[in-house]
This record gives sequence, C-alpha cells and structure tokens, in this order.
Amino acid sequence: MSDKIKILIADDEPDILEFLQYNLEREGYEIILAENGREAITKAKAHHPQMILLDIMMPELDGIETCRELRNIPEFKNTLIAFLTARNEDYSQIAGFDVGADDYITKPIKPRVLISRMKALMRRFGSEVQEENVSLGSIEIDREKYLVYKDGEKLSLPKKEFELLSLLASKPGKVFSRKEIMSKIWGNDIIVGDRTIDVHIRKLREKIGDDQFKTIKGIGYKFDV
Amino acid sequence: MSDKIKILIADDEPDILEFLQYNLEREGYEIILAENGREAITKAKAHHPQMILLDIMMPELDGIETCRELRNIPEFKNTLIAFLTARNEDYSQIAGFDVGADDYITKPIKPRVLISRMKALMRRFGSEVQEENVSLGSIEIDREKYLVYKDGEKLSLPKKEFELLSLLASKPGKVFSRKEIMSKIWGNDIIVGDRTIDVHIRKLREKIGDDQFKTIKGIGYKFDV
DNA sequence: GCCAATGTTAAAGATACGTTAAAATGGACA
DNA sequence: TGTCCATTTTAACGTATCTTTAACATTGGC
Repeated sequence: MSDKIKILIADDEPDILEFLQYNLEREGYEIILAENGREAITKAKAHHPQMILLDIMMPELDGIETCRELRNIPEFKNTLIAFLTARNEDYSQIAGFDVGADDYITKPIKPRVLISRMKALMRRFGSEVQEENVSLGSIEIDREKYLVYKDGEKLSLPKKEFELLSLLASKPGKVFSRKEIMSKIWGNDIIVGDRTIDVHIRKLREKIGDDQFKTIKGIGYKFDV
Repeated sequence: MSDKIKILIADDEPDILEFLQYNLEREGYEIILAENGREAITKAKAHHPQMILLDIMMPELDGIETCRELRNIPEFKNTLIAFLTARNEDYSQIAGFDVGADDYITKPIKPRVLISRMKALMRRFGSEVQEENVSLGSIEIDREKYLVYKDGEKLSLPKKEFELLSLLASKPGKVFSRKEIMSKIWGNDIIVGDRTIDVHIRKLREKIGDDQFKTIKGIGYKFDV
C-alpha cells in the first residue's frame, strides 16, 4: 500500500500553492491543491489527506468555516488541520483554535519551519489514526488487531490476504476493478501479474467462504453476504 | 491525586512567571514555577506535569537543552512541551521542534491565545491518557517504579525492554507496527536497524513468556493473553 | 464453439523474522 | 581518566512463511 503522507493545501494565491507544493513534495509528501474552501472540502473527501493546511482568507468559503465543516464530517474529526495566517492576526488564531484547528502557521512561510512543525504535529498525533472495524454477517474484521472472526472463530490471515479482504469488505457489494485493487494494495509503482490477485482471492474463498466472493468477469470482484 | 491539570513553567523573568501563573491559575490549572532549566527538570520529576512551557533563553540550562534532557527521560517522552520565544527567532523555532517540542508560543504572550493553543494541544492529548499501572493476566506493570511482576514475582527489566513491554501492553491485542514501535520508543530522529526490535522481543519472550508476544508477519507485534 | 478472462495448482522466489554472537554504547565507580 | 559491567545495537546467517509466477484447466459471454 502506498505510504506517502498526503497533505491538502488550500489557498487562493497560486504563488503560495506552488511554493508549498514544491517544498513539500521535495520532502516526499503527496500534495493536493485547492483554491478555496469549497474545493478543499470536495478534494478532502476524494483524497483522504492526513493533514490539511488552510488559508484563513479565501473566496467561496473561508478557512475558519471550512475547518468547522470538515470537523463535522466524521472522517476528518481527527485529521490534522492547520491554518496559514498573516502575522498579528490574533483574532484568527483564537477563532481557529476554537473551531478545532491543531496549529496555525504564520506567513511568510519558511519551509524548514513549516516542515518541522508538521513533523512535530504528526509525531504526536499522526499515528493515532483509528481504523474502523467491519462486521458483516458472520464475518468480522478487527483492523487494529489484524484479526478476522468467522462465526466467532478467530482467523489470522497473512498481510496481503487481510488487506484484500479489508478492502473488499470496506464497501460490501461494490465491485472493485482489478486496477483499483492493484493500486490500493500494491500501489501504483509495483506491477504484479494478473494471476496474483486470483490466487489471493482463492485463498480467501478457501478460508472465509466460497460464495461471499463474487467474480464479475471482465471487471473485478466484490464481497457480499 | 488532584485532578487539576498541572503545568510547569520555566522562565528567568519573574514578571512573566507571575503573569502566566495568574492567568493560568484563573483557568483552573495548577502551576509549578521554575527559574531555569535545571530547576525545571528537578521540578518536573517531582510534580509530573502534563505540560511544560520553557523559555528558550535561561541561565543554567537553556530551553532547548532542557527539552532534550526531558525527552530522554521516559516519563516525559510524551509530555507536551512548548517553547516561549520572541518573535522572529526562527532559529529557535527550528531547533525547538527538532529537539522534540510540540509547539512554540511567541512573546509577547496573550493569555487568550496561549490558553486556546494549550487546549488545542490537550484536546488531542486527552485521549492519550496512559494509565499508571497495567495488569493483564499474570503480568503487572508499575510504570512509576519501572517494575514488572510476573505471577507476583518481581522482574526488573532494562529500560528498552520495559518500554517495549509497556507500549505493547498499553493496548493488549492491538498490533503495533514496527514503524509505530520505532517512533514511540526511539523517536523519529533515531534510526535503528530492524533486528533491534526482534532482539528486544526475544528478551521479553524469554522473560515474560513465549506465547504472549505474537508476531504478525509484515506488520508488527502484539501482546496478548 | 471460440476466446479471453479467470480458476487451480505447485513450485520458485522473495521477504521478514528468529537466533546468535560479537561489537558498540553508556553509566557507575574507583 | 580509565575500567568494568549491563545494556543496546549490529551483523550474519538460517528458516519459516508469505507472495508471486507460470503452466495448464476451466468457465462464461458472444
């Protein structure tokens, strides 16, 4: 699974976006850009960033409001959110924290300072991502414990099988294309043969149950009860 | 034990100390004061504050060094540490984060901003409350005394082994990835080889019991009964 | 019935982990 | 300061397990 940390940056000044993108990508982060608050929310939903940097002053939806809305979406309740703000804007600072921000960063932004602060935030909070557990029919998946229960019976699957099951079960009934499975589990850089997926599916069918895994020929697989 | 949140403040200017003490006590915090870094470390050990504010420029031991020393004491590995710094001291900012600080606060300090920031930090921190003692099955861990009891028999483990056990036992059943273990026990700056963790696990298996420590290949380890 | 896509199987390949001993580090103490 | 000892880390190697491949069988849509 691709493990680059994704950061969403929202600012209405293209110069700043470009500047941050350049500096952060060089550090190995994956950057997603947005030009206003509305776009930031849309892109956050699409890309699931671990961290979000918001300019306070933006058209469409300002940073404060954007943050408030994001915090109301369960997925982003624990995402790191930091504000970009001009010096001396103390009002923003207070309002920002009250709305659930984790930090604010004053402009002009110095890349080294920014990166240090981000690392400090992530060091402390980053690993606290708690993944949800899935329960469908007789199958239960405990992501934290890396365990699968089938009719209460404890199964411990190898990594790839677990990830595959975990992926398919994250949206029961949804058909995952082979492409999608590949990119989500192996990442976009690693290329594996087509038979590889089949083999893992086979193992899962053996262990979990034949009928739960349905093949949609020419498309992909789905998990269902 | 008093349930007030304790904050240790170290600064060599009595005015600032008094100012902060007044404002923070009014908010219901318990304040411990220190006039230099050396005193800060002594008092931290005595009072176990949840949060520490350090001035950068102090006699005896400056803030940066104090922070570094504190971070080397296991008890304070996860304590919130923030620096008090004059505006534009960017050097301090960087050095501060690299040394493991969680935030820096620029002087002149505005009480409302300070309190907001502290709350932002603690909001995150709150969920991370680690209990003093853990007891699972035949194992008992006394974090304060750095002791482990196995079937009532006292074991005194070396530091790293203790920390590793303590971490794994903090969430029994949860799989801790190697990455997670590394960052929680060694920090993000120190890099140790992969085999290092194995060796410590081995020692623990020897001393505590083979079956309690389970390997999840490709992921990490978990502790269970 | 044809053909491309998928299923099956076993074996090769890769990788992570276990184990051990030895080297490096660091603290206590003379 | 140097010596000693406990602790920590490294490095080398073996091994079990997981992952992928490849060859061949089977299936299902057209």
